[in-house]
Amino acid sequence: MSLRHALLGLLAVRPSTGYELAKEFEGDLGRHAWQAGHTSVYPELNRMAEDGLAEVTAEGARGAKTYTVTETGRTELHRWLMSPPGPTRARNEYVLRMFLISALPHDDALALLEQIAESTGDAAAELRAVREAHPDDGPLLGADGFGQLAAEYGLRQYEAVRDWARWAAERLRDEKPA
Amino acid sequence: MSLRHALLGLLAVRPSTGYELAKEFEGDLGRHAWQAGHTSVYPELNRMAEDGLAEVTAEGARGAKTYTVTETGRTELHRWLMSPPGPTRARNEYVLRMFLISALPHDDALALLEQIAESTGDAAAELRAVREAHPDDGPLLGADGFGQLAAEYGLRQYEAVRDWARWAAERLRDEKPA
DNA sequence: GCGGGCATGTAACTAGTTACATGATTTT
DNA sequence: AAAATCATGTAACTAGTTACATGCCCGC
Repeated sequence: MSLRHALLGLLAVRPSTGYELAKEFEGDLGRHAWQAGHTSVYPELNRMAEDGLAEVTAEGARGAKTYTVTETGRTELHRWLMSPPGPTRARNEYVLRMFLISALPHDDALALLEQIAESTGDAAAELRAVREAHPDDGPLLGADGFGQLAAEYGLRQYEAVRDWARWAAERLRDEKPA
Repeated sequence: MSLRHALLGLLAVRPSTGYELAKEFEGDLGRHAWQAGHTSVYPELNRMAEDGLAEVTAEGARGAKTYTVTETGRTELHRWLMSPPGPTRARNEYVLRMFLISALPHDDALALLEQIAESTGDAAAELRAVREAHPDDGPLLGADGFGQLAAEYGLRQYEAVRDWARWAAERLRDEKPA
């Protein structure tokens, strides 16, 4: 039930409507950490309100409901974050693809690794360029921090995958030299 | 429906029983890429056999059924791996925790980041030691390759997270110097 | 002969996705 | 006035988990 904690965390950073929360999952959050559509978000917010973790603190235009985390919710988020995670489960189709490369014949595997190195390298370069353009030293905590933490994580992630793919491609090239 | 492709990939590397396949998900595969219990694996294998992607090629002791990928299955795996992935979805509770750190108060966030840097650093050091001990230059493709690819990915992953946590901790220390 | 690991499965449940549905505001 | 975007929701379905259930084989 991590969706609940994801929403709790987002609300702890800043009160939001379900619509805004759902959009967060389209960025780095959804790409690297947790992903959910608005059809999961709205019912979960209702349940969280029932359970006293969040409450509706404003109603705006178009029936928009702004949720705010309650003290109970904040306590629960703190407890969850500070308690050691059990064996942690992951689902990442992209990583799965990388692992399965060893099931391919040599030439296909090599081509795929080179393609992975290139696309992750491009993604990393792009993110690095964006970061150089805004050397904003805003606070790492709160609303801005969330974005910075996530962006930096994404950048380092792409670089790690790029380097891994380069390593694997090089080993593969040595293995069967034409 | 990535479980199907995960199983297809594992079977393409080496014919296995459902039991063996289920165990694979307890290692690096389940930790970083895809995770499933035996109760998902057995029904899916049956469905894959029905769909002609795999077949039972041996029956051993204790009712063990060894599945082998068919030519159709191998073609499908190849098609899937070589076709560009759409926007890829990820679910990783550990990463989610990292992103939500910005919802914590300064001191808790710093303590947690330091703890993450330490535990991922330890994990990386351990994996690196194991690798130094076995500098096996076995082939990167096929059964061994799968393990090597996954192990190397895991190692680089832990190092990337360790470095990210160190970066974040350092920024946080500067932000509010006691 | 007994305990642990091998080996398979079903049933009930939970979480999340896709498709459908509606309507209000803002921008062009 | 139309299009885009904001904003919320329900229903049917799919995927995966937890709990339950069974039994065989091997080492001690």
